[in-house]
Amino acid sequence: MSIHLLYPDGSSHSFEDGTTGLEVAESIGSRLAKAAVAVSVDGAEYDLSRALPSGSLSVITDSTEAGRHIIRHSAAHIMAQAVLGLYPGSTFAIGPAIENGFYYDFDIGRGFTPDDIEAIEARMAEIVAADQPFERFELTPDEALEVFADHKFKVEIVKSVDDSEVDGSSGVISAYRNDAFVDLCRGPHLPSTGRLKAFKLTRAAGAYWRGDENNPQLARIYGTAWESKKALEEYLHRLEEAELRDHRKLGPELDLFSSPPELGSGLVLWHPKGGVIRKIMEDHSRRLHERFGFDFVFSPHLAKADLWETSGHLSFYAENMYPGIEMDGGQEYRVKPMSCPMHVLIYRSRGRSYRDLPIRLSELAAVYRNERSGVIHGMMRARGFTQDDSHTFCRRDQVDDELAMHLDFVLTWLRDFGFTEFEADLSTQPEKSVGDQELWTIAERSLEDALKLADIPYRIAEGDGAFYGPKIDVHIKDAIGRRWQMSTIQVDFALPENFGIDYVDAENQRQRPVMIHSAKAGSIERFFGVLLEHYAGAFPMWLAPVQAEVIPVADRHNDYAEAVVGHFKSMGLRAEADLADATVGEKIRRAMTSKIPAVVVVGDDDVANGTVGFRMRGLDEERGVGLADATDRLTSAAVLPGEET
RNA sequence: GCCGAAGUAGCUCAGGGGUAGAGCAGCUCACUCGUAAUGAGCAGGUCAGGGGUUCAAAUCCCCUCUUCGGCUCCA
Repeated sequence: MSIHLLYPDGSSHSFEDGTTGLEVAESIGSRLAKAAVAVSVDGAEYDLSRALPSGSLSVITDSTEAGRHIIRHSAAHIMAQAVLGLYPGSTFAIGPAIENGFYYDFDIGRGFTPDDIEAIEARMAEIVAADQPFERFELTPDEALEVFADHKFKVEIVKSVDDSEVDGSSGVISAYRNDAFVDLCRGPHLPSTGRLKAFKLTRAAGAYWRGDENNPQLARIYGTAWESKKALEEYLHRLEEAELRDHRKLGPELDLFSSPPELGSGLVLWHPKGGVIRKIMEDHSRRLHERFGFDFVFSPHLAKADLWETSGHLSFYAENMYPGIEMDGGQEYRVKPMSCPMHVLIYRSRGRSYRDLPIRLSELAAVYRNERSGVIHGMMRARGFTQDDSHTFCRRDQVDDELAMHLDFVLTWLRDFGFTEFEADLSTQPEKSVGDQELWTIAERSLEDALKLADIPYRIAEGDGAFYGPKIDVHIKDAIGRRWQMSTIQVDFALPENFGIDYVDAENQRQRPVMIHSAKAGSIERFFGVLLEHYAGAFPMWLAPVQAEVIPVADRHNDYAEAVVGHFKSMGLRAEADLADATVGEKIRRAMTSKIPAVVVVGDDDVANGTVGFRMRGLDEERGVGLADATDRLTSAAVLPGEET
């Protein structure tokens, strides 16, 4: 008996039956065997110590995402082993590898303190030093129930595995043992605990069993693990970098916005410099909306509760809405969390003909949502924010073109702000939904066609759509590789129905229009927060609140500096002079740390010759640049996206 | 909301039952300077708020508020 393995290079190799992954890796090369943490055959992962079946082989090494996943999973086991050993009577729930790390949920009858974390880390180091082998074995569900009889969460897990069979191994549950510690696990694992080279526990937190608030709360410990000390340090360094970009830190530092406690949680104040950027963003939004054929509307912050009843918001969204306000002797009003019902009322304000469609209504609307106190996060998750909300009403035969146009619009918007990498989710019909089947089919196909046309990567989130229609969510990748959900395009079959809106077709028949919700930025506040982090505060010229700082070398150059500023301003640039009593070095430093893109220094030579010292972000300093030349360079660097000639 | 951590000057932080500290920022004065911090002086605080213990609380205890991290990622 022998097995046949197909290598990634296309070559085929035979081994004796019972050959393990490690032996195969060693036969290929000792460096590979050293870096290997597991192997996969036909996509199924195997421990290095397991006998392999025939199939197409790849060796999983420690510095790949798959390899790190295994390292982290093993780290989670070692942490659980440490915790169970340190706290008698404690029990454990689940402990998966996650992006950049791992966690494990425990019940030790209390939360973990920083001292606990330190003790656990120390115990883990001992377990790693002992280099205990991870040993895989299989159990029947009944055996597993017996082994884990004292651990109620594991019992629940065993029972759920029994019900809904995973990975086809019918009725068999795998587990791993190292020393006296045993845990359920699909695997694979590192060959032994000694292979865990670099780990760090990062924080303790509470988490509900199965993520449900109604379940008991467990104590979770997060950690991170890497293939080497160096990789761990690089990761910790990246975390620090991300912290430096935090918009909640940069915003107040650069005097863009603040969120003082006196104002209220989840609410923000835009300062003048942030206000400039916001105005530019909104101007750009309006410019693009006009170009893509939208009309602007405005609606109030409040409406009768009845309106939200009709729209369905009070049945489906009431939790996120502020409580009612009583007016006019008992009449209840609600603050708006969205603008759609109001835009529907505008549509319904007169009879509509098929010739009128599509009608595209757009608004930059202040909306208020009652986010739970724990989820508020600076500008990214606020209770009061500005939604760039639009609603398109169209005929069924227009859905295709409209969706393609909306996606084109969204991508244009995102590209204009400097984002280049996109990923989309197409969320399709859930089990419970409204609207007729034909419409769902048309809309889902149209959305997918639009994605193909736009040529951006997407995945289909089967059944993840809203009950009222399918949608596309567009995610961007920022400068340090983080994914953010930004824009959304949603088809809505429910609202036109709820409000009974219609139009008259060519045969004089009343027809129901299809409605498309879309948000390009989503929330202006959130979009701004993402931009701020993406650029780490160093906005490109067209967005920078101050585009050029003019610095006089000495007091006698102040008048000339102001004249230069006046000239820049007359050419539409945002410039200011720094006339403070400080040295040139100090003023330049101030301009740099304020992330002003252009620094213009003027001294005796410049006054005499009508020139400036000129330096733009990322470029070398130049002396004696003519004022007209400097102005040209600035204005061409500051040109708005889409306005380049 | 729940679990954990934190709250001292505008910012970053030290102090830890006995008169409230530093650096930066600010103000004043001197310096007038050519590409990332000139020097000196001054001012700045109900130590988040409230209650308690104590001769004495920023410090110890309790409550509240706010901020931060986490609460989908299925053995």
